[in-house]
Amino acid sequence: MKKVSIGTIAERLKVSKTLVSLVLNDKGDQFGISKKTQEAVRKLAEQLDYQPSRMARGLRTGRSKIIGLIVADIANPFYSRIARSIENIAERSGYHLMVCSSDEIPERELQLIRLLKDSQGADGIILSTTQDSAAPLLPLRKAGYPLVLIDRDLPKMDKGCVLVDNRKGAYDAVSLLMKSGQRRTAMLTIGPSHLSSINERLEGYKDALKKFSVKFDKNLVKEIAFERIRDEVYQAMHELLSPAVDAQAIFTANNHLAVAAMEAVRRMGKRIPDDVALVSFDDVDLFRLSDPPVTAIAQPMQDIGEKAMELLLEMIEKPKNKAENKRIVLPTTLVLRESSLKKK
Amino acid sequence: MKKVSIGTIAERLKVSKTLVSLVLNDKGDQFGISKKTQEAVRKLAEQLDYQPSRMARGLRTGRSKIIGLIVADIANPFYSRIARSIENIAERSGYHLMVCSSDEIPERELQLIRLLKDSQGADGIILSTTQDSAAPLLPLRKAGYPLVLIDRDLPKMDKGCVLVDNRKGAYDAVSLLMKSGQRRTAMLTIGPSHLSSINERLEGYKDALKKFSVKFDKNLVKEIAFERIRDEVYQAMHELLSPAVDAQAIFTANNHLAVAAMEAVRRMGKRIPDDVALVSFDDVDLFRLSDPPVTAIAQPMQDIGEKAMELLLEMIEKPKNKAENKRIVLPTTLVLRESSLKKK
DNA sequence: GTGAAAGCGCTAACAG
DNA sequence: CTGTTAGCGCTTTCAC
Repeated sequence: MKKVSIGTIAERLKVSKTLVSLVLNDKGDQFGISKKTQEAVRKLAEQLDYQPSRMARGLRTGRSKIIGLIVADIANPFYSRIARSIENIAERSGYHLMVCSSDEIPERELQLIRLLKDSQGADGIILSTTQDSAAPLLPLRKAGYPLVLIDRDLPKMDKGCVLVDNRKGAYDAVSLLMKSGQRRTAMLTIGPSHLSSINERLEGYKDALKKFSVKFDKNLVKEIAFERIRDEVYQAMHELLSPAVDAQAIFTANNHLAVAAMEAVRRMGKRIPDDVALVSFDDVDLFRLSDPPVTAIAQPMQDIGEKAMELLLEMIEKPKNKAENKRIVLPTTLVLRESSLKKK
Repeated sequence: MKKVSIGTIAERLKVSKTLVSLVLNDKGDQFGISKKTQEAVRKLAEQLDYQPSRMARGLRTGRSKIIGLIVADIANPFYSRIARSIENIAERSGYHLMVCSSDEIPERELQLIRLLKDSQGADGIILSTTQDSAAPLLPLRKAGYPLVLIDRDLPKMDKGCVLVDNRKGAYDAVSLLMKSGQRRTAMLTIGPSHLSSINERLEGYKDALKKFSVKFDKNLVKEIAFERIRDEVYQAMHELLSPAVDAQAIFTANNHLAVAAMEAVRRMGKRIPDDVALVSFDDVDLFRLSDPPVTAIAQPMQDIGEKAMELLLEMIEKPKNKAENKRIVLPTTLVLRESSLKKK
């Protein structure tokens, strides 16, 4: 069971490696190689189950057909769903996915980029960045390296991004609560954070307040450290539901916060939505079946992956054509369930 | 911004490429290269942010430092959690993960294996197989190619697997229900299926029956086609809860079935656990917060990934040492929640 | 119509 | 202590 290479085929057929290469790359006709020879080559290749070595080819052509995906954590269903849809699109064009988790560590992310780009020779990277500035990424852009940002925006990276309208999504969520009379709507968010996604959601919250002429009350906004969500949310909910603050509804900036909030409310012996209503950003399976089902702002995960991969493919395949280097902002969807409806 | 290679460094330092290669691979001392030269090389490499080309290196050495992971669907949280823990272990030894979804299509799986092994030159593969026989995989084994099976077993593949004790897990689940008096416990499973994991769970169900001297009643076991879970489960639940069958409890072979069962029960206007108790294989986040929280058999996803990667590393790094080619069976954990407790 | 030869970046055997 | 050389498998001129 030795490796079957282009040479193996050439030898057996008493032709040159060049010819085999040409035929197998569908350049046979172009170079006017006889049908008969072509047929023979193809047949033998099939028979020997020949697979071209990507390494050798890559070394020669400078293209690896590998694309890198860097996210905070691939175990997060949000990212793994995106990964899957990227894979689907990538496959069609013969690309393969190399997946890495940055664990929200900026230096690690940069290290991974270098690894993927220089070491593995990835033809492009899709990145949910954890940087707080575009600076470390700009050189890549300048060099024309195919890079698509997803999920999280960065100032000065106006092109090559696939994002979601976080601000509008949050606005919708909070407006819903306001409309049904919950003027004292609190927000649970991650902080301190430089993440665009998180910050835009806060803006959306404020937009809704403005729309309904409700004054911003900083006691109603709680920033939670993402490493200690459970404890801090419990603490925060205690304060929010105390008579002093008396929040009527909660908007959580992501699904983890919502889960923690629900657990906290339960532990406090209160009920959603009667004691406090809840709407969360991110829609996850859990929200359909939880007690109560949670009203949520759904992100189009499949679309994000597909659009990102399509954009990356354009960048990879079109030569330096900056024209197509666009910025895509996808809409969110409000999924109405019971957690937002006070029975009154 | 051109590529910086070993040659760039050699040129600038007026030394040979060999020397640079040696130093950068920590073979400097071994070959007695002067500290001074070594220092200079390292410094320049650092300065130029030199990253060795894996393709070139791989071509030369025959090792890519890539490991392939093939699962049914990387968007499935069960698999993405495993992927993450594989990544953690792989990283320590400088390996990278290439992830592929087979979509439960056996031929696709084989195609992916060929791609990863021959084309990408992956040093090894971790596979949750969808084959119904070991035959297509045996040649790989024979050839000594590092391959670790996870999650799903295959007859004749007694080594190089990391599995979970499905039979015992199912036995525990059903015993729990029996103990609390639910002799008429039904099972919802996927079928027809050749998957070892699924079949072993059915065996575990039967074991529990035997233990409690309950006769097997085939009306209580429903095989669901996995592409049409929702509809078929609804239909099945209808039958199971009809007076004619009158199931008191349900054991579902995976989390998808449990979710569908809960939805069905809800649609039928009945309640878990009072009208029917429920225990599911697989523990997912959802079960903690669902209405009611679901008693489940948890699989050690992190362990599976870690053990699989460790085993694979052994296979890759130890030369043909078949001695260490083991079979690992991990225990499941019963997570007791409310869905299994009839208030009576 | 077809083949020879060079070279992608790296490592390893062999010389000095 | 350091350099020369060959070659991994492939693509791509250029030559016949």
